[in-house]
Amino acid sequence: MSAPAKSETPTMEKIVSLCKRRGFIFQSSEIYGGINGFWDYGPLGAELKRNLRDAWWRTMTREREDVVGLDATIIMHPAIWKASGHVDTFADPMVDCLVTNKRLRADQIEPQNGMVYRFTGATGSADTASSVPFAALAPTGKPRESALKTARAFYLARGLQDPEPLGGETGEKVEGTTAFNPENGAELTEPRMFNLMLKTHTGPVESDENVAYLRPETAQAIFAQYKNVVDSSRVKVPFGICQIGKAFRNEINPRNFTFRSREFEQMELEFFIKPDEAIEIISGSVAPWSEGADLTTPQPNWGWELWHRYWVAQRTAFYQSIGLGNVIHYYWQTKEELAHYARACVDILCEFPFGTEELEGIAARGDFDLSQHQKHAGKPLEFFDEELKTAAAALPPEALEAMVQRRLAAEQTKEKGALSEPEVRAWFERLAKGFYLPHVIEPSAGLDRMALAVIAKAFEQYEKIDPKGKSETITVLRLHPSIAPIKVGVFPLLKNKPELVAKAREVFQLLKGKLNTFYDESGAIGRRYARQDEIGTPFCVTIDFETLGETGPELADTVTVRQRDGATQERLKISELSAWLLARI
RNA sequence: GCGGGUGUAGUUCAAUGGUAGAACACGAGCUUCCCAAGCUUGAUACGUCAGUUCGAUUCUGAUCACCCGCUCCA
Repeated sequence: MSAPAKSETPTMEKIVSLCKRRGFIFQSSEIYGGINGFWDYGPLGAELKRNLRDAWWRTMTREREDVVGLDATIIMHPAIWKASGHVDTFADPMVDCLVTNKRLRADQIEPQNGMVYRFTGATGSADTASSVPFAALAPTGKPRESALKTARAFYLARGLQDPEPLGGETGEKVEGTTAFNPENGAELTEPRMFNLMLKTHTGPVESDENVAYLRPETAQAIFAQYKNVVDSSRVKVPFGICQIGKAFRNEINPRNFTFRSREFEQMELEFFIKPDEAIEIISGSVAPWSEGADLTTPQPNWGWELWHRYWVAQRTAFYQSIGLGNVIHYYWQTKEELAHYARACVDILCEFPFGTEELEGIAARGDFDLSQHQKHAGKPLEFFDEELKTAAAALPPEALEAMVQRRLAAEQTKEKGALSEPEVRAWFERLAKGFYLPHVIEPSAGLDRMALAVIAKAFEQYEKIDPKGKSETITVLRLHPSIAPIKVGVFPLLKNKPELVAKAREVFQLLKGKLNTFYDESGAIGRRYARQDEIGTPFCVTIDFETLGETGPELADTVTVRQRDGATQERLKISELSAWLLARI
C-alpha cells in the first residue's frame, strides 16, 4: 500500500521534534503553556551543552598559559551598564505608524511642519463605518487631499469599503512635530520604551533607586574585574580573561527555536594586548598582516590586526574540532557597520536550516571598554608595562615625537571620537612612562546557538526499505564523538540469558567511569542500535555468545563494537575496549 | 509589535455538539534476536480561561504557545 506522499516537513520542525522526543531541548514551563523565548535542556541536551562548554573552556584557558577564567554574577552594579552604554542604547523610544504598522525610532524622526487634519471617524459603502478618530499631517506645500488619502488608507485597513473620513474640514498649523510618519503623514502611536535589558530590583522595596539589570552580556563583568585579575594573577599583557555564563535580553521577537532566546549562555574571551604604539616602541615596528601570514604562534611584535587574525584562526580550529568545519562562514563588517570604537569585527556564521546566521563575533575593540569604566568608576585601570618603560626611556625624543605626529594625523581623519592634540600628547606621555589601557580582542560566542548548530549539522534522515519492502525513516545524529552526549552503548545480545546480561553489566561497570556509557537490554538489538543512532552515540558494544566462549576459546572475552558512522563492526578484547574507545573520542 | 497559519497521546496524524482512534515510540512478558522482526499485554492526549448550550475537544471570544512573512536584532 502506498500512502500519498506527505508534504515535506521542514527540517527545522523535524529537529525540534527530535529534540523534544529524545530529551535534548524542551520548551520552558511547558506544562503551563510555555513561555516565549525560554528553553530548557533535557538529559541529553544538558550533556551535549556541557561537552561544548567544557571543550570551549579547555581550549580557551586550560590548554593555554595566557588566559585565565572568571565567574561573575548576573546582577551587577547598575553603573556598569551606564558606563558600557547599554542603558542608553538598549532603551529606544519606538513608535508605530498607524497605517503601515512600520516601527520607527522616535528619536530619529525628522521634525516636520504643516497642517494637521483630525478626523472623527469614517463611513463607507456596504454599511461599514468607524468612529475611531485619526489624524494625518499634510506637510507644508502639500494639499489637504494628501492627509485625506492617508486617512482613507487608515480606515480601509480597518475593514471599511470606500471609506469617506468624517470631520477634518479645517487643519491646524503645526511646527516641528515628530508625531507623524514622514513618509505618509499618518499619525504615530505614543512613544513606547523598548528596553532590551531585563530589569529587577534588589532589596525588599521596589523603587527607582534599587533597579538592577540582568546582564545583557558577560563581557562587562570581565572589564569590571579586570584590575582585580591583574593584581591577583600575575598576568602580563598580552593575556586574556574568559567567562561562560547566562545573559539576558528582552528580545522583542524571539525566533528560530533556541537561536534567539531571552535567556542564553555566552562564552566570551577578552584578550588584552598592548596598543600598537607600545609594540612599536618595544619592537621597533608592528608586524604587518598579509594573506597567508603565519598565525600559529603569537609573536612579540604583533599588533591588534595580527592578534585579531590569530583569534579568528584559533576559533576556526575550534569549530573544526566540534564538527562544524565545513558549515561555517565569515562576514567581515564594513567600516560603516562597525561601532565607532571597533576597528574590525568578523562574524562567524553557520548554516542553519533557517539560514546562515551568526554563531560568534570576533571584535577588535581598542581600549573603549576599559576607558569607559576608568572614567565612570573613577579608578585608574592602566596597566604598568616595565618592558615598555625601559624601551621608551631608550627611545630618542624625536622618534617619540614622530609617533605623536603620525597619531595626530590619524585622529584628524576620524569622523567621530577623534582625540584633541592635548589628549594625544597626554596619552603618549603616560605611554612613555609604561602606562596604557590594554586594547581588546573579543571572541564572543553563543553556547545555545552552538548546541543548535551541531544538532542541525549532525541531523540526517533517510528512507530505508526493509527486507519486507516496507519503507521506514531512519534518523541519525552524526555528532562529533567529542561532543556526543553518550559515547558508548552497552548491550547484551539477549536479555533473557543471565550470562549475557551479567557480562554486559560487567563491561558497563568497566566503562562508565571513563566515558558516558548507556546500558540497554530492551528490544531487539537492531532497535537498540537505532535508538543510539538517533541520539548521536558514536559506538555500541554488544556482548554475545562468542563473548562467553561458546564458539571457542579464541573469541572468549571479545565483544562486537559497532560504529554509528558506516555501521561497521569489529571484534575487540574487553581488556582493550576502554583504550580503543578513548582514542576515538 | 503587525499580518497569516496551527494547537488532540512522547511523536506524526484522524474523527466527533453526547463514549476520542490509528501508526510509530514507550513499559511488562515470550522468543539463540547483530542493524527499528514477530506475538501477548499495559499506560498515556483534546494548550488555558471564559461564553453559547441540557451537554463543548468540536461553535464564539479572549489568552498563551509554536510556525511562516514583515519588523527588530546594542
